[in-house]
Amino acid sequence: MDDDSKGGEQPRRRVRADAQRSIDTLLAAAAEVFAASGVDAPVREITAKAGVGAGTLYRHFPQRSDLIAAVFRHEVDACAEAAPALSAQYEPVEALTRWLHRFAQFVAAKRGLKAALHSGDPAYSSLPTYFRKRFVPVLSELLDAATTSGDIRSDVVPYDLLRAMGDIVAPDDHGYTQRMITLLVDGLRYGTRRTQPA
Amino acid sequence: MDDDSKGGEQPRRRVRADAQRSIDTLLAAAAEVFAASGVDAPVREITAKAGVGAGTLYRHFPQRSDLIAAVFRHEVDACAEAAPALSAQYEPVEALTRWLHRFAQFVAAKRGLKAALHSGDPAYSSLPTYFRKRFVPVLSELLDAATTSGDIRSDVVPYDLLRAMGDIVAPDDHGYTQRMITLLVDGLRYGTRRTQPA
DNA sequence: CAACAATACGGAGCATTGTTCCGGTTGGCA
DNA sequence: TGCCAACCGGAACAATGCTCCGTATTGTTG
Repeated sequence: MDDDSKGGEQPRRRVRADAQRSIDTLLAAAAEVFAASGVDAPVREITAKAGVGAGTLYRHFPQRSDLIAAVFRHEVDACAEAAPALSAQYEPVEALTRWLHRFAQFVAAKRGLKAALHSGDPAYSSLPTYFRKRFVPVLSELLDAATTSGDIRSDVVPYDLLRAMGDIVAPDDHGYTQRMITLLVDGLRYGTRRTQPA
Repeated sequence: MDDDSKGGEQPRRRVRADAQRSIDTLLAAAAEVFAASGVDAPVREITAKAGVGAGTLYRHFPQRSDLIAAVFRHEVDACAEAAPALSAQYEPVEALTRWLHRFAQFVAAKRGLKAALHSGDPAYSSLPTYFRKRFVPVLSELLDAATTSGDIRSDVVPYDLLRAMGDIVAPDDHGYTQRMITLLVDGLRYGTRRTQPA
């Protein structure tokens, strides 16, 4: 849209080193606090944990929603980027399973953000799309690999699996989540030529 | 569970007339404010509209969530109780259609509460159950009547229809909502012996 | 009908939290 | 090295949830 923004994602002026430090620290602190106390946690709690002043926070994230959205994107990215490494290191189904566990961890951490995302606030309207755009390809890749190798069936819609995960994850009961993931993956295996449980 | 609660729903002591007035006024005011500004609307806005003091509100609804839950239940009840009258007055499909419109109105009003309901706050955990327990029988009755008279098909799960409604309703676009309800009902009609659109 | 005890009422006041503002400091560049 | 824009911390302000208590209303009893 802007005719001078052809180049890239970097803002016009380079961010100063100390500013970047503050941003990183804040993002990390906010992620922790949000996960622990939800998005309504006091701002002071975040600034305290980050060891910065309130002014610093508001300089970089003028609206509270800016911080929330940034944390969300940051965690989505981190989770999505974990996939390739798993694919490279493990065989398809194992990689898929491990990534699902990683994703469960993401969902659990995102619990505090959940309320905000569904609030209808236009500031967050782009996040579900981001979530989908980012995760569907990743999961598709993992599923495809496992399908190609003949380990799982091929009629599963990636987004359905993501939603199912969202419903399954119980932040307070790690064991339950683990068991359900196992169950899901076993379900995926059903009907392949290698149907062979213990 | 409690051995002394066999009797009924009335609290042990009768509420005074002025107290009941305050409660009703507050409920009405809160419903309006929540619908307009969401559940995070300032408490003062509600007390102002109701013409009562803050103390009065907190006397009857010690926690903010108590007020929210009360409003929710109140509106659920109102909507559910509208069904019998419609059934008595109109033929099955017409009654069903009219009630769906009524339900759409409820969902639109509940928009402000939506965020709270999905927040995971234990104070609201019982509300979805209440929603379901109250609405599923009502809708089942309406559907059964229309099925018996042969106007609609019989393979529709009431709760699915409720969910679909929740997704369809666009508080800002009344026309759209209306059209979608029509479409849904037409869909229900499909495959009956009276398949006969205009 | 009158007086009284229980209950409810209003709204000022306190505590908490979001947000702004500004004097001092730091980082990057000439 | 020296300069200036950018950044930092945190005090101060504003908005809001919630409590407290003196006053008013209700329902009952004699």
